Amino acid sequence: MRKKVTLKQIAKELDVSISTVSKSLRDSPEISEDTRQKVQAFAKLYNYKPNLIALSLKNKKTKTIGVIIPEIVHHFFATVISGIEHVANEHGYNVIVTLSDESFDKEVINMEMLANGSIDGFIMSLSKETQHKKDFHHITEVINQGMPVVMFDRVTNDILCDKVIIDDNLAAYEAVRDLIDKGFKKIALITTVDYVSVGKLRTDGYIKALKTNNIAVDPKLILKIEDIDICEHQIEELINTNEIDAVFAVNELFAVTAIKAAKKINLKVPEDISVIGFTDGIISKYSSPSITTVSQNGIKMGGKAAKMLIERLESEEEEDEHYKTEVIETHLVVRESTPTL
Amino acid sequence: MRKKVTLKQIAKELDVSISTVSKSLRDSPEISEDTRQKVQAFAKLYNYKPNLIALSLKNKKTKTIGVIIPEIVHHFFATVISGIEHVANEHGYNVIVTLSDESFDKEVINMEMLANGSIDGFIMSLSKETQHKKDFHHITEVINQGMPVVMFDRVTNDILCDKVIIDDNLAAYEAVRDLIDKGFKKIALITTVDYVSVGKLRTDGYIKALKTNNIAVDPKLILKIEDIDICEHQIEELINTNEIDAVFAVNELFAVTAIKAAKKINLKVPEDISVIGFTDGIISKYSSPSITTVSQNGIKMGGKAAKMLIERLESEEEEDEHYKTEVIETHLVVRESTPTL
DNA sequence: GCACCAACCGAAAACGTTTGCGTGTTGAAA
DNA sequence: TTTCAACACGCAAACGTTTTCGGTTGGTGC
Repeated sequence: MRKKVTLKQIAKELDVSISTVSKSLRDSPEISEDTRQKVQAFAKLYNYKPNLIALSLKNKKTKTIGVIIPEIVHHFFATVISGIEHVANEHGYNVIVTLSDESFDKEVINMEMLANGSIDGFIMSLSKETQHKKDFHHITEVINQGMPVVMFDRVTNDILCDKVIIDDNLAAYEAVRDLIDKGFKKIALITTVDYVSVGKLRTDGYIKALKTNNIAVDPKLILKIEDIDICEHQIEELINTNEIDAVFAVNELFAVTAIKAAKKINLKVPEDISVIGFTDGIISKYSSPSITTVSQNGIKMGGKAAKMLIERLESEEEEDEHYKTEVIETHLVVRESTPTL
Repeated sequence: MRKKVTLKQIAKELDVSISTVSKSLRDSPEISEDTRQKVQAFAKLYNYKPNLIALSLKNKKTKTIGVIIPEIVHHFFATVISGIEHVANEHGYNVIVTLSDESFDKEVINMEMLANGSIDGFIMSLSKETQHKKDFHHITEVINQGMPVVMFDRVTNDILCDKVIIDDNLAAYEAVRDLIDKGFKKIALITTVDYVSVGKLRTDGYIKALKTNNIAVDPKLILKIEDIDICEHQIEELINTNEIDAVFAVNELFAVTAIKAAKKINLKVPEDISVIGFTDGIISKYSSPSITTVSQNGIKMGGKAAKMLIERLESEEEEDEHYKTEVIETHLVVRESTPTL
């Protein structure tokens, strides 16, 4: 077992000082051609690589980005991580991923853990519980310490920082308008409870689309789901007990569950009932019929967030205080769950 | 902006030495009750938390696990990460995730990056390219430096280390036997190219099941797919040009694509043709018909891998050299794509 | 009044780097 | 022969910890 070699060991072996070794490896003009080559050859032979922890301590930079997301077994968040990771890698950064499991406490713990020197900045999406409690002290704390934070998707206006979002309201509006344009009148909405920021925005977009097209908003057609694991029964009831033309669902799972419910009572999709979902994930693509959906490019979102964070990290401490909110464009991916006209 | 406070600052402020502060905070008996309380109160007031980088440097332990996987936008790998993360967190470890994108070079780069002090040990699954090249020098290198490695799912016998796998051969065998028991004779196989270790094992299991039941292995019924993104056409052709009772697919995507192909030529699933997949992911669950599949518990796998790694890390350098291979049990999740008898 | 022992605290080393500055040697110019 | 620049290298500090060892008090026992 050959342990990693350090400057000190090289110095001892070659009978020079540590600084000489360090300078040789960094091609300092202070060092003679002779010793430089000797040191470099030796270092290469022993496969010397500087210890990143020591560098982090010295430079007060870890070249590492901390990510906190609610869940990773979730296609959208996985794509975001993928986007973050790629951009981060291109710039020589590593990525530490932690999961809040939608829990406020875990979010706080992970944040405090990472804030103690392990990372240079955060990219995060709020947990449900945090959005519910509206308690963001852990985040402001970190920002006050001078550590940049970029929020994505589930964000809040209560915090000043860079953000990357999609226009949830507009995207929902356009999706519902598309249904209206196709002649549907009785359009149901399957959404989340209101404290989930993106759910609320999409709900608002749905309502706006109906109103601007002079369609009455029927509360019976709006289903707000608290726990995604037990949504099946509620969705079936919604579809069974109402005459519905079309369904707009704020995520993939609600959409595919709606389709299953419709099939169960022998309604054909899209002939008898149309469905539009949100988030272009695996389910929408491989469901049958495949699902028309609002695409929300997670890779782009993660990439953008990483880019913003790295730019801020490397802007020489300018402390802009001028925070930006980037909006990633969305578009409707038309598939089989809506009629082709 | 209140920067993080250090021992030195507290010491200066309270006019004591750094060591006194450190000892006070760690409740050393050397320190008088008086000063201890004073220091602790002050530290609490200024929310002192020790700098983890400094601790890492001193202790030569980072309390961080490095993970290298081929892809994260992939349900199985996401569940594994989830499993790793939870167990790691329970033991006070963080998780750095890097992606190889199925590329040998990226795998090597990420590995070398993390090996330079950032982590205490690795959990990894081989990239396709690495399995193809059979070049594992980067891994042996790391192991030789005394850093423990745990491999999962895509492993190799060429490396001695702890491993977590499922019995791919047996699982495939049992799945195919199940089809045979139901009376099917013309069972097609949709698998990967042979250098993907798990693909090969599952293929072998399929063949074994046929042979032990005296069914001839028909090469025309075996489709080996290189690139998952362009598998559709090949699968359609397989199903169109052969009389097939049933399909065994080595992953979800092949399974759902097979179902789509069957529907396209008006074959009903499971009435006309049955399908069994591998990996109990989102697609299998939400496809219609939902897909009977071999469940491969990623959470358990990741959790086990993390547990093994942490145990080795904390076994006081005993250097067992006694490597274990844990086999996670699988079972068939019966759904709609196979007949209920 | 002296020795000894707690009790309490500080100095310094160590982890592995980088870097400003000081110093010694060489050679050439005066 | 003296002087001085250029060159090559080493020292030491710094990043933030923990911990060993040593030192300074004060009190107690004789």
